[in-house]
Amino acid sequence: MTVRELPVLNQPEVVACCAPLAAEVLAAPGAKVLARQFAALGDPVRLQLLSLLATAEGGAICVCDLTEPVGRTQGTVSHHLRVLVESGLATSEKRGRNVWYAVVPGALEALRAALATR
Amino acid sequence: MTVRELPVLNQPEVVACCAPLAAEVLAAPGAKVLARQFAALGDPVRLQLLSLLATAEGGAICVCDLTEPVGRTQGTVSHHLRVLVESGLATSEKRGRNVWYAVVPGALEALRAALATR
DNA sequence: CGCTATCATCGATGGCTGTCAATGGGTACG
DNA sequence: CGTACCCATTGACAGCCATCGATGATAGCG
Repeated sequence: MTVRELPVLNQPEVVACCAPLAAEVLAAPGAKVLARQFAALGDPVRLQLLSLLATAEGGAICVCDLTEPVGRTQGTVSHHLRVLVESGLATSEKRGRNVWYAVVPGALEALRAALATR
Repeated sequence: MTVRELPVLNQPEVVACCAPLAAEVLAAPGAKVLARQFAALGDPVRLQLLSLLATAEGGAICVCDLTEPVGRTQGTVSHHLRVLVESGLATSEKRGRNVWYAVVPGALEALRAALATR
């Protein structure tokens, strides 16, 4: 496996939902959006997946190369990847018989901004 | 309520558990530690609480002033605060009849570092 | 010494979540 | 055209979690 092809290069919109936590008191709607993204990071397997995506050469990697490093079933990996996509942290792109996943550019930076102090 | 007293100023240790996600592939042990912290941020109420702590003058605030802004029962707020403390993001300090909570200095910055890209 | 205020804890409950095995739908390949 | 591969989806199940009401523990106050 692992036949490198073209990197994924679609680009979804990155939303900066809220001001930094320490800047002003977070309101309920913003809290809900932010919490959804942080909750996506709140699982060891998803963090590993995200790290694999981020460090993949070309910025993308197919599911077939993800299932073994995290030691989970293909179905479970697929489930976690969907969570990452639905929270806006990753994208998927079908290419031939494979599906390539990549980190949404800027998404992690947006989360970093929310954690900025002072 | 809201009788301002001395700010909280104890300082627990801030641990930088792992390299940035995008720097190298995250190993399982580090993933577990990181996930625990992000999971603590993965709830709207806890994010609001953290924001209230971070923006409080003096850097600390007592439970009595937290329960109303988030619209939850005192027991529920206490539960969430405990999660924040146990994940290493907040500290509690009993002072007289009140308990003051504060954000662990540097904790949010440590999480930001994990999200750093490139 | 009672009374009250503040906070933690407990028990119960409904809902969500991580995991797997199994199935199904495409897509390439010979 | 059949077969093998890749991936999503489904169903089932166990465990965790957010929430509330109620109770308990401790500290200040009169």
